[in-house]
Amino acid sequence: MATSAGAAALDLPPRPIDPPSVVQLAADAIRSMILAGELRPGDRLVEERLTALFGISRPPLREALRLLQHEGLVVRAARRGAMVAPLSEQDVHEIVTLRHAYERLAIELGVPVLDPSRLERCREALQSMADAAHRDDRAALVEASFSFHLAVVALAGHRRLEEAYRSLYFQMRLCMALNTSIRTERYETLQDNVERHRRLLELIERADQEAVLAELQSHGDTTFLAQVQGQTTCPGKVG
Amino acid sequence: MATSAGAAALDLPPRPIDPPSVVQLAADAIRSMILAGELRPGDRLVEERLTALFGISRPPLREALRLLQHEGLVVRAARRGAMVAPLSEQDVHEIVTLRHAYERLAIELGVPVLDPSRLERCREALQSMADAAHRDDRAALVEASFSFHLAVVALAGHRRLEEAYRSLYFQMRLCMALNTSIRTERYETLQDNVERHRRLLELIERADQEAVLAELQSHGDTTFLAQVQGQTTCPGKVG
DNA sequence: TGTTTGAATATTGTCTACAATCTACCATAA
DNA sequence: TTATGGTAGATTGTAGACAATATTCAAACA
Repeated sequence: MATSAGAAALDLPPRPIDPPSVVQLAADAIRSMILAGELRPGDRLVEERLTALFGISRPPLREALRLLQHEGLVVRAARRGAMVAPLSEQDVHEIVTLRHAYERLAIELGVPVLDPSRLERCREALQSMADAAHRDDRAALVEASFSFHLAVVALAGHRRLEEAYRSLYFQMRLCMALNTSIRTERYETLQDNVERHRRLLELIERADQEAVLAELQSHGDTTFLAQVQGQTTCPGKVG
Repeated sequence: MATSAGAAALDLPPRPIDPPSVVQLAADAIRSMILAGELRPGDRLVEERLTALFGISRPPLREALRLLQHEGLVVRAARRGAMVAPLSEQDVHEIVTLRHAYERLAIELGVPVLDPSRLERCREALQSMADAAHRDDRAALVEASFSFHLAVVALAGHRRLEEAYRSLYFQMRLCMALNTSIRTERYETLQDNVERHRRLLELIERADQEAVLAELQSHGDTTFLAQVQGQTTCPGKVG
């Protein structure tokens, strides 16, 4: 491994090697299973079974479960084990309202944009979205939309906000993962979805904070709330 | 332990016994040490030393450190250990802006108050504050003020918001724990502090959301921001 | 038939021990 | 003097084992 002195001698930027821990890998694997619908809200997450599945020991698996608990994807009860977090209407309400508060704060602090590299990151994410829509690849569009929203929140340069938003977004994706029935109804084309996000980015580029906030107000919530029909699932909005 | 059937036979409400885990106790102990100033930002938290100090094994101690990491009081780097979270101006800025966003959301969702028991909880906390001020007990006032603010946020009946606010509040208390120098300057008397909170509660009771938001806007932030002077510490505002 | 008790099984919580990695220090070579 | 290599000690990461607790089921009792 090159030391920083070595990197300076080579005139290269540091490129730290950062092998993921078993804890991180296990958490990532479980999160993927949850978001892919392999594990559903209420499903038990039995430590012994997961350790057998992943071929790891229990202490790091327990740490992974705590990570996921912190992200809101898993609930644990002392001495009774863990399960995938259930989703009630109240949960959906909380997720949506909190998401809105985070986005609002991000725009209040981040628009006008102080650092052009942050804006560039939004543009790259939008381009990824456009590419995915062009390929008619919905899954890639979901991923790129996630990146776009993270990049918008990152405009504020507020690490705590970004971390909180990221955890919350996983919970939103869990809502979306449950909507296989509604998923088949297309509320908008992939292209329209991209254009909606492009409009948001244009307002950000214009540094029109009020307009951005207004656009975010209608970006999902109003249409979302109209779709809350006593279901415990979250209707599909890609972004 | 009485089962729920047993409780029904005795006509008593359930009274679950819930022994704290070693993980919880260790996290509580470390948090207390941090908030009491025994551990300062940047101090290393060496697992082997903490296990010796507490007389517990390392895996649950590691789980405790992860809990504290999620609360923002501790930072960990893979394979390099943990330390008490450093506090820069940026950290202070993040804590304050995020706190404001949480409080704002709580008031937007929680005022007018839908559940009178939530309001009663605010009143009890304010009474505890008044009692503490009467006894000239600043430490108790800090605790009661914490309870008051949690109770205000709890008006919204939004569990995610409460949990997020609680973690953030520990970080604010870490800021305050550093202000021993400024602590000796009394920006207001304890009585004035209580009155300030009483005024906030009165506005809440009047269900005047706009007024509450305006009062919160001036509750700490404006005076706080005037005190940011290139210090990496957070000036003292009890509440 | 409904309730209680006891035993077996499943699972969680924590401990001990080993492996891997990092840091500090010293000796040697350029 | 600076850079490199090697070693020892400190610390973190994880595996495996034991203890404690919860759940389930069957038998006994009212």
